Amino acid sequence: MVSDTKQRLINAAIETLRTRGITGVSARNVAAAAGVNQALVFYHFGSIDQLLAAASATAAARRVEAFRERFAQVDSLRDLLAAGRELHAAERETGGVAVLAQMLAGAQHDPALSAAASAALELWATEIEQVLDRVLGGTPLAEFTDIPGLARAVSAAFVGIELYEGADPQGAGAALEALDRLGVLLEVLEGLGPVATRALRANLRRRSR
Amino acid sequence: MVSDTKQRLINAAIETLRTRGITGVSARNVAAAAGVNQALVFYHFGSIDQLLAAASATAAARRVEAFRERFAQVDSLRDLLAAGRELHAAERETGGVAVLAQMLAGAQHDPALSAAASAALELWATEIEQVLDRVLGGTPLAEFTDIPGLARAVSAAFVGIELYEGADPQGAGAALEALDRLGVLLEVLEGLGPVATRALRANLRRRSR
DNA sequence: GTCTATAGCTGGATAGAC
DNA sequence: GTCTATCCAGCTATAGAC
Repeated sequence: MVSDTKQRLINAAIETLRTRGITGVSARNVAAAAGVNQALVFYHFGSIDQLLAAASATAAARRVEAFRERFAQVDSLRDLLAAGRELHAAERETGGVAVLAQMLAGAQHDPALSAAASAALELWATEIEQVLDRVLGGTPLAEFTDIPGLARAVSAAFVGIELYEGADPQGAGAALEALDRLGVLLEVLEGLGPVATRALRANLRRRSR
Repeated sequence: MVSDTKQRLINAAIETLRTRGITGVSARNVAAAAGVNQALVFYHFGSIDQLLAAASATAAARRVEAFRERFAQVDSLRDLLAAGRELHAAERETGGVAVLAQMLAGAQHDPALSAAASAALELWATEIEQVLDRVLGGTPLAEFTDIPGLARAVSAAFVGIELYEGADPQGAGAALEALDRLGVLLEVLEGLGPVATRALRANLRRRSR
């Protein structure tokens, strides 16, 4: 079991990434947020980077876990979009994606953070991949899309919108609205009858070579 | 006209954001990259934040300008996707989007950076908006999508993928591949005959209420 | 406009008492 | 495991010579 102080430091690191960003993270800041001494960061984790790595993993695991049930209920692309909006709203409170975004920014030039950030993103991506697998199974889209790649594209886009939200909430809101409207189109594609589906499939097959 | 040193500092700030990220930016680092004295940052800009704001605006304007011609040639959604991939490849060299991503990360908890970052993103978004306007005009999609919002969603997603690339090139590559394959589907939608278009339009209209 | 010098602070990291 | 104390590097920002 992880010691209490170690856990407190991880929680404090998550909180600091969330409220002050990657530029606001320091051993002193995090330790103060945890209510413990600054030297304990190095005793327990060896370096700030390693603490951040642990924090990133914990934050991602928690948030994915919290949304697993909702994801399991998704039964259409449009509902996946709806789940995405719920997730976005929830994340504005809890900040799991904000932590990931800050980690990704720091990871661009820091190999230690890079491994941690991509692992956290992978956690989200595999979750979404399962949903896409289930939802797209049997539709004409399944054969013409790369579901694992698509899941990763969706995850990355989600992070981008989260960052956008922090800089320009109005613009990000417009972006989300637009995606919602796009959902109607997805619904139509999903609801095509068998004749139309066959025609679409043939059309797709012809064009994809 | 902007003085030579001021311009050098702006270029050096862009370069530093690009190669060392937001956490690697300091008056000393930037001044060293510019080959000038550290005190000149404060003489010319007053603070690091204001230098970064200027750098962000310059970088975005430059890159948008460099791609304006290519954007003007885009005549289909699929070609927009292709242009996006070319832009992505070019940006890996020049790093304009990387600068934007780092600014956005820093902007989350810094109002001064926030204004600059959202202005830069807006520059990209309005450019993409024009392309979408031109390309979607007349298609059934035009009435059922919010083009300004969609342009902002695309911009945000682009930033997300750029960050992804820096942390996990392989995963980001898979994401881009998947979007490419999705392009085939867009091509089909664009290439629908008049009968199918009318049917789709009716279907969309019915479902959108 | 540009430099040196420096004040004053915050940072990571370690040594050593308890 | 946790603390105090400390080293030293790096930081922003300013004062003042040139």
